[in-house]
Amino acid sequence: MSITADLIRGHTETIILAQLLEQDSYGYKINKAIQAKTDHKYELKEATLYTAFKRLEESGCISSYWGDENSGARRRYYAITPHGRREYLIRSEEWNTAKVLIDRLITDGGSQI
Amino acid sequence: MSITADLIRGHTETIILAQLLEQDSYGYKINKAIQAKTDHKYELKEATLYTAFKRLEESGCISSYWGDENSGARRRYYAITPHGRREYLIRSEEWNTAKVLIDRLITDGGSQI
DNA sequence: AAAATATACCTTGACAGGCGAGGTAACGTG
DNA sequence: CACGTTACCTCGCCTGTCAAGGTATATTTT
Repeated sequence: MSITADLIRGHTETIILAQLLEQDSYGYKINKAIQAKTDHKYELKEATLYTAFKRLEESGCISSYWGDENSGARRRYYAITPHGRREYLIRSEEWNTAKVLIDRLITDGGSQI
Repeated sequence: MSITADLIRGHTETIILAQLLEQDSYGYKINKAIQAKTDHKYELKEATLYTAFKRLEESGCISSYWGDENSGARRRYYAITPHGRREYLIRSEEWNTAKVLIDRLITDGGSQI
């Protein structure tokens, strides 16, 4: 089962930031990493990915630079900024809060089927 | 900390269905129940609530009828249909799947701060 | 008696994020 | 040389959220 867009909505940027905590990376690779981590149950669509990069860079959460590949397609690498790290912490806490609340709202009903 | 709209997006209908599993209810009360269950960290905005009811009724997940109050404001009660119960099961499973995946994507990075 | 608050419903229009569809370009393989 | 893979990007639509506004009745406060 793959997960639908609206379930992931709002998490895209946090997921990207989490990826960049590990190391600088570029769009294509980040997307492959996400697919691998989720056993291909979820993938960021390219349009979603690149618009998210744009927002994150505009808000100062990430910075970018061109890689110096001497073969193959050019790559734009992204790095997380100190501001981005703070944002990541905030958003991952928000996720943990939301997760518990949504669980309570959805699953409590489920006990009564 | 209250949770933002985009984190809840896509869960609204599932949350409403979960509420209606317990018993028939009406908009105002459902909203109050949600606030109570989340210690007022989350509330459905009225516009969101009523558009969700509309979608759920159009898709056959719920049905509605007017209550026969002899005092106070009129109430439109909603009941979950068999189709709605099936939808609830599907969506709550989707939530459980998504929850694990999002956790993996967001929190794995967090271990490396 | 008037004003304020709570209960209870509903619609309109704007906004933002996701993404389908389309485009560009370099490289490797058959 | 065609095709698949890597790799980037943009435009415009769609959909769910919600601020703002509206209606109506009952209770509580001033």
